[in-house]
Formats: sequence, structure tokens, C-alpha cells
Amino acid sequence: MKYEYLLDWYDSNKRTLPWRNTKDPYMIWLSEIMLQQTQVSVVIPYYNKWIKTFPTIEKVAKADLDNLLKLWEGLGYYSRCRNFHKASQYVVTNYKGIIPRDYDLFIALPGVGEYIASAVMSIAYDQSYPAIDGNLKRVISRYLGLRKITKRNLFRIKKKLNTMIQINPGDINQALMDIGSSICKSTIAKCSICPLNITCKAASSLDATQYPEKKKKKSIPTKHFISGYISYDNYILITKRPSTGLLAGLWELPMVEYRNDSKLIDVLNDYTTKSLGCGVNIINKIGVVKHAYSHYKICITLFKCEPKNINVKNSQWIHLNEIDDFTFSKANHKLFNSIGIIND
DNA sequence: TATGCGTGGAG
DNA sequence: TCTCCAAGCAT
Repeated sequence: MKYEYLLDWYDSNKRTLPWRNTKDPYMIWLSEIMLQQTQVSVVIPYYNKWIKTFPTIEKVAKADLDNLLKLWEGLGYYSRCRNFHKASQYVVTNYKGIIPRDYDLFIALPGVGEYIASAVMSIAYDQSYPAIDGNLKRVISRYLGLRKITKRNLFRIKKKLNTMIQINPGDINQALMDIGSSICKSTIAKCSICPLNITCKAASSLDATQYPEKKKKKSIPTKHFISGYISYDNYILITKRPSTGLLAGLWELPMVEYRNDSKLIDVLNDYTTKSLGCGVNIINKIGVVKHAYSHYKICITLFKCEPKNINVKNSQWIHLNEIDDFTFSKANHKLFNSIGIIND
């Protein structure tokens, strides 16, 4: 077979990863969800913790979303977790807990796109679908000498891959992913040790990393927030974010965006009075926390406050001991650290 | 097709 | 510190 050398390379060079010890489609699916835009080394502990807690898809379907989000805390892109929960419930309800072998049925599930559908169908079920992630796009672009990722070139990449995955598609897909992550990286191409180097167009060029062209990144804006550490006795006030959008369903210290022309002191009292019902007296400034999301940065100024009254709406008083029971974003953990509350 | 969606590692 | 990058999907 023409591409058997890729399988040979994979056998002796593949990384040992927790989700490679199994053909269980649930585990492979979970790993693919977690690995979206996320480094392998970051995913491994989250994956192990999740599988230990939820060894089957039925357990996921039965779980409360808040408990799932707590396990996901810190991994980012939390809609992956919400979609996986929904999809698990759909599979348990409609497919008796058996993950569909049919590509069209599987890709119809929330959070499953072309890549994940192809990866699971090929790795777990040995079906010939090219799992075209960022690695394969880059590796095959270079192999074919393609400068740009256009629709037409993507078609060429898919066509080429279809000739490569006729036998053992799961291992071929993963071999190419491993080549992409260890040899044919975005900024470094170690062509001398690449099993594809004989026939690779980019390998015989001056600089393989010129393929394909990188998109220019747009600079991202900074938004300014004011936040309140509002407490009495050992209780603090937290709010739950909306169920859609950024950090959906996570908890946070009350915070509100302000404009440059607004009076900082008034903003927090207005917000807590109108939206939370308590209103605050500001005691002192605790500090400033900066954090970056993928599409904008935030700068949060945190004030220690006392509530004018403790009857609140759209928010909840929790004891300091209970903080670990709720899911907070990274920015909020930075706020906690600035206060001196150290938690995981 | 472009943008929203998080976080931590690496240079 | 700053910037780019890392197994994408939804809209």
C-alpha cells in the first residue's frame, strides 16, 4: 500500500496519550472536543479528571451542567462543555446511548463539526473520513505546495487525503496530526526527519514554513470594568452570567463596564442599586486586574465595598468556604488572588 | 466569509 | 510584557 510508511512511522513515533488507549467513541469524542484550540499538555489532566468522574456518556447526560462546568473550569471555550452535555443527552435519549456510526447523524449533534465528525468516525469506527484540523491543513498544504487556504485548495487537500486514508484511516489521520504537531509545525519545519520529505513540495523549497501564508492578526481593543468585592461577615456577593455569550453560566464578582467619561465611584453604586438591589458604599480600592480573551482585553478595577442592604436580586450571597463550589473564569480567580483569597 | 468564543505555553 | 499559537464550531 502506497502510504504504509506513514503507518510504520506512526507505530514507532506516536505519542502515548490517554485517549489513544481506547476505541471507545465517547472517550475519543471527548478528547477531540477538549483539544479544540487547546494544547495537548493542557488537556491531559482535564481529560483524566473527566473520565474518572464520568466514565460513560450516560453519566454525562445525567449530570448537572454546573457540575460539568466545574470540571471544565480553566479550560476555556465553555460552550464546548454545554454542547457536549446537550449532545450526550440527545444520544442517550434518541440512540440508547450509542454514538452514531453514521457521519450525518453524528455531525448533526451540537458542537460536532466536520473535523470532529471525521476524527471520531475514522478513529473509533475505522471509516474513511479525512480529519482535517489545523495540522492536516498545514501539512498537506506544504506537501502539495499550496500557498493559500482557499476553498479550491481545501478541496485539493481533501482529495489528496482521500487517497491516503483507504486503509486504517484513523491511524493515518493521527499520524498526520502527530507530524503536524512535532515536525511540521507552524513556525518550524524539521523536514530532514519528516517521513513525507521525499515528495513534499515545501520540503524542497527554500523555506517550508512559508506554506501556507499566515493571516494577519487584528489588534484587539481593551474594555474597562469596575468590580466590587461586596462582603459582610464572611459572605460575599456573586452573580451568574447569562446562559449565552462570553463565559456563559459562570459566576463572577459583580462588575460593570464603564466609559472613560464616567465617574468611577458612581458606576458601581448605580449598577448594584439598579441591577442587584443592594447598592454599596466603597471602602477602598483593592487593585487592578488585567486579562486577555481571544477577541478583547479587559482591565478590571476592584473595590472593597459594604452593601447598603443585604436584600439582593439577580445575585447570591455565598460563604467564603463555598467559593470552590462555583465555577469562575480566570479573570475572577485573578480578582480573588488580588483580595488574598487563594483557591484552586 | 468573518467574527465570537478562553486559556496557557512558547519564543 | 507582548504576540502568536494550539486536534474548531456556531452563527
